[in-house]
Order: sequence, then structure tokens, then C-alpha cells
Amino acid sequence: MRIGELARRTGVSERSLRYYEKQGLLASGRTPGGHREYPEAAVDRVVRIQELFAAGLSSSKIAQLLPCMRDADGGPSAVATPRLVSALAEERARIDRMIADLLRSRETLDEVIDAARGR
Amino acid sequence: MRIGELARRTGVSERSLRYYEKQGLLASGRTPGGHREYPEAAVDRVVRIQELFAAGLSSSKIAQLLPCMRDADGGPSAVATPRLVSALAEERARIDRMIADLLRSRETLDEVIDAARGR
DNA sequence: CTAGAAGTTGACACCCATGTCAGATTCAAG
DNA sequence: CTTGAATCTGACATGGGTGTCAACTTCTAG
Repeated sequence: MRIGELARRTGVSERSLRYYEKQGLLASGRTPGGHREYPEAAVDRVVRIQELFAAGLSSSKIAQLLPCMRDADGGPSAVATPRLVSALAEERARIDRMIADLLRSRETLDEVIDAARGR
Repeated sequence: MRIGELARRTGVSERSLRYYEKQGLLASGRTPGGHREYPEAAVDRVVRIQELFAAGLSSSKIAQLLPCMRDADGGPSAVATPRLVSALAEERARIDRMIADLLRSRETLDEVIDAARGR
């Protein structure tokens, strides 16, 4: 599929898709004229990338991580180096802290909302 | 206490504390010479502010929210307007989505980490 | 062949909390 | 007083993903 359809189906702007490619997160074939051509699996990949971005990972971390992921198409995954594993473990810890923060903030919001609705 | 101590105790930079004040998130008394003076409760407040920032709320939302929060010192809380309540409900939904994303990302990381450690 | 939709690259702007630097002032201890 | 640490204000920079515009090229339906 082409970039417009991929953008529509993932909800990610064309701008961002091109950016992902420049960062080495998303590969694409090209038509003879130079237009990008994506396989079906690109949809899942883009969604995954977005999630990781939302989780606060940088493009370079994601770029290292992606080849080690079990793809939707069950492609052969590279195996993470020990160095990468420890970096990922740190990210995991960061995510845990982030989740804890979010739970607290949600509770804070709930208190205010409940107080306002309560009377 | 003064800004240096508050920064040390909260782990938030002096720069950010001054920024919070300019955004109306954090009040301070002043010494005759103009140095900021914070009450003990400022520590909790700053931590709360940081959590809300981490949860993706903007300073202006936080500024609206703070007066409605039950403070650590049990101060009198303002009551949120219906308009604010609905904005907060949206934020709450956003936080829920964010948590769901984080859980997925954490799982992704775990898969890669486990695969690398597994052999 | 042709028109209009869709795609390409490159450059510039923005957000917005935070870092950092400079120069001046205040505080607190000797 | 004096001196060094702490604080003040203001200004500029940064990161990093995304928006947007411009000028051009390619694709595709008729």
C-alpha cells in the first residue's frame, strides 16, 4: 500500500511516517517513480512504534529494539545483545515508575471529580 | 525553607520551581530582600505537580486543578466547576489510554528481554 | 494526452518544560 | 565590613516528534 493509506489506517500522519523511515524505524520499497510502497505488516509495525513512542522511548532505542521483536508476520527476530537488554531493562523500570505516577494522578483527578459531583 | 532546599528535597531543579511559580502553580513568600520562602507543605505540592506533569497535563490545566485538590495540610479546597470537571474527565480518559499503552509496551519489552535471556 | 489526486524532498516553526549562562543582589558567618 | 554561598531576573538554547508550506514529480482515471 502507499503512504496515504497507511496514514489513514494507522492514524499517523504522512509526515511522521516519513520521519520514522529517516530514523530507520520503518522500511519501504519504492515504485519506479520513487513513491513509497508498504507491505501489509507495516500497519502493525507503525502501531507498535507509536506505542513505544508514547511509552517515552527515543527513536534510537526503538530502532535497536525493533529487529528483536517478534513481528506480526512471525519473521526471524534478531536476539538482543546483553548491552541492549540492560538498556531495555532500564526502560522497563522507567515505564513501571511512569505507570505508578499515572495511577496516582488518576486518583488525584478522581478525588477532585468526585468532590465536585458529590455535592 | 528556601528554594535550594526545596529543590534538594523534591529533586526538582530551582529553574523549574521558578517556572512553576510563574505559571501560577506554586506560591512563595518573599524575604525583605526578595528571596523566595516556602512553607513545609510546598514539598508535597511540588511532588504532586511533577506527577501531574508526568501524566501529561499542561501547566494551565494543573493551575485550574490545584485549588480543587485536598492539600496535605487539609486546607479548604475550592470546588471544580462543571466545565473543569468535564475537562478533567477527558484527562482521566487520556491517562487510562496511556496506562494501557504502557502496559503493552512493557509487555513488548519483556518479550524481547525474555527471548534474549532465554537462550 | 490530460487533469487532478497523491506523493516527493527540504526547510522552517512550534510546543513547553527544562538547562544554562550572565550579571547583579542578598544572606549569613567570621 | 568582608567574603563566599545562595538567590534573583532575564534571555537564549535544546530536544524531538509533529505541523505546515512550497515547488516539483508521479500516478491513474477518463
